[in-house]
Amino acid sequence: MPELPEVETVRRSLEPVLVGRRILKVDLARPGLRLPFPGHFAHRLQGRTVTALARRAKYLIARLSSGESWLIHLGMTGRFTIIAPNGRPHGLGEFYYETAADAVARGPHDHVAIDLEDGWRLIYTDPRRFGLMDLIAPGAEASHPLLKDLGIEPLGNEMNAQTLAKALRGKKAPLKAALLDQKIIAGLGNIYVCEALFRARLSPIAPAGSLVTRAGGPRLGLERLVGAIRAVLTEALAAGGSTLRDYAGADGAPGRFQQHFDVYDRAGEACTRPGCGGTVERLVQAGRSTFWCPRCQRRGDP
DNA sequence: CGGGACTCCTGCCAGC
DNA sequence: TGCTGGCAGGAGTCCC
Repeated sequence: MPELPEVETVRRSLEPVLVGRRILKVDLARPGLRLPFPGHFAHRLQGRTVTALARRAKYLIARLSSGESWLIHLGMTGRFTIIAPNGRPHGLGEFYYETAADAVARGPHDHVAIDLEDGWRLIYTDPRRFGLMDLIAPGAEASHPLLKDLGIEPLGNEMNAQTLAKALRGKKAPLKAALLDQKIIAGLGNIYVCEALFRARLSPIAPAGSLVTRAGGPRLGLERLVGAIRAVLTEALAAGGSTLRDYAGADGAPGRFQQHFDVYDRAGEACTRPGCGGTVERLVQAGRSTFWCPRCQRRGDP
């Protein structure tokens, strides 16, 4: 599920439940996820109140009354389920649990259960366990190894053609790979990179540096790319993200943006660009699928 | 150093 | 029907 729009959707779902509430009990079903849980993890969460729930790139950061920050990454398959005090899942759509009693009988991939004040409960589920959780000492967020090298926040003020030109200048890596690199832009994943490249009519195999002029400024294609990234993320966010194989929001409501994909997972289908007449193709780059229309996605300026 | 391959893990689905 | 291989929204680590 989770690229930036999905993580932000989860953040918005969790925020009203989590923020301002005390964590009463944390139950871990295993020693860790992709990384081991930090020492005394449950103990350091219990009794603390969540004062804010922020997002940086694809990370959720829950700030705690102890001054520590609870860092969460959903990996490929991580998700939260919110269980309301009456035992029923909160929100709309389909749910993993029907009652609080079911929630106690946890599934094999429910790794963390969090009991909050007022009878609210969160379950973290992650079949592939590519997610992670950590605790960050007070004041140490900026120097955390997983956060310190993150690049531009793609919906933030820094996201402009000038800044990106500086980051891409001289890069020989394919544009697709550069946009997936979280040290350059932090928050894009495979879906939204494919969709943004399509909208900007840029080739995923062009060298990233080819979008930068000799003098170091952005070519027109890079200007288009900045707009395309902002637009596709904004639209995806408004649709509650994309849901492919599981549930999107922690309130159980699936995202709807997958209905608007132009290229992702559409290999063999007709290009949606009016008058193009091309066909969407699948290509493997660095072990990951790229979906694109070779007919209308070309390198260059304009 | 930059860039690509490999790795972690489980589930699902197309194809035989 | 049942097995197998390939593929999946991520990203750190290794090696050239």
